[in-house]
Amino acid sequence: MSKLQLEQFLPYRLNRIAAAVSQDFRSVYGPHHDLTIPEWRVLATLGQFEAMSAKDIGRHSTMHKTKVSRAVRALEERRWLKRRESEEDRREEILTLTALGEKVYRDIVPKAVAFERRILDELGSEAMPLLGVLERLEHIFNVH
Amino acid sequence: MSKLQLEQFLPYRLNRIAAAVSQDFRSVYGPHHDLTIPEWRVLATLGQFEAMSAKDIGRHSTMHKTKVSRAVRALEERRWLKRRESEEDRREEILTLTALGEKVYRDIVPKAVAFERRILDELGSEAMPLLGVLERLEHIFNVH
DNA sequence: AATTGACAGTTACACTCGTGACCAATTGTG
DNA sequence: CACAATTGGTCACGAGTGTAACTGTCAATT
Repeated sequence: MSKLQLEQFLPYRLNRIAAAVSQDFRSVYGPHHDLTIPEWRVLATLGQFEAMSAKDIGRHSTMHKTKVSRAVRALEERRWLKRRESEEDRREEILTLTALGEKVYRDIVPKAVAFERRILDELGSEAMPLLGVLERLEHIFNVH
Repeated sequence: MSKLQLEQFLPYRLNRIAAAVSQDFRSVYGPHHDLTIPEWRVLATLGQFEAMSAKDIGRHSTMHKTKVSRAVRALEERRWLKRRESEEDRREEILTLTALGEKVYRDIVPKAVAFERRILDELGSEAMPLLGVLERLEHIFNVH
């Protein structure tokens, strides 16, 4: 009878690794600023692009619009971002980080970079192949 | 000001890819048998090991015990597995697939293998590096 | 100018998940 | 042998999520 070794199965391994990495990364920003992953993604996207609509944040960080909506509200309540009605389209709101939000962003980014750096260093010569294969996988599953 | 490109950030990319792969894999077993991921993992583990306790299923497939408990009940209600009280320890239950459950398992496994094969084929010469680097990552984050 | 359809964002609902409490059974310690 | 600590499994609860419905706005067609 043909069997399957779950622990060798690609989708399973990818999921488990991604979960472990995310969990570990949480220890980077968790202790200092209590953030969920959706909140972190919104913060990171706004830190990167300065001003953006919720719609565009969702597209760029691949999150459902309700997820974005909730994360935005949570960050707004913490005074980490503010909304401004768009001039040319009053349906959408332009979101930007507040001074406080930017402060948090500037605090987290170096830690995030260091976290990533540490992983790639531990991988050593396999770091490059990893980045290449991730790109290939993103292309195969058109995650872009 | 130092910024971070979220779309290039390792934890983010891993999560997105893992989600996309899982989503795609769902189309393998989804249409024929309506299964959640936890249910699939329980099914796969029991198919692989014949008889096992819920505890051991959780350890082998890295799932929280309540998640296992719920998946087991769902599969039991579908008559895909059955429970049997353990002789030597009456706290635990030995779980095994029913004939029906094994039939489903034998139906899904070849499709799962083909799914994985297709990905690795598309990766071509980068398939081997991927498998190597996954092992390294599992080791680094002691996912084992 | 009015109506229709599309669209940005929010909310209600059902469902899933992990935490912590719990029960019954087992193991360890005095 | 008794009693405390541990363990396998379930359940109640709160938090997070996607679907679908909804509000307000814009664009197209008439």
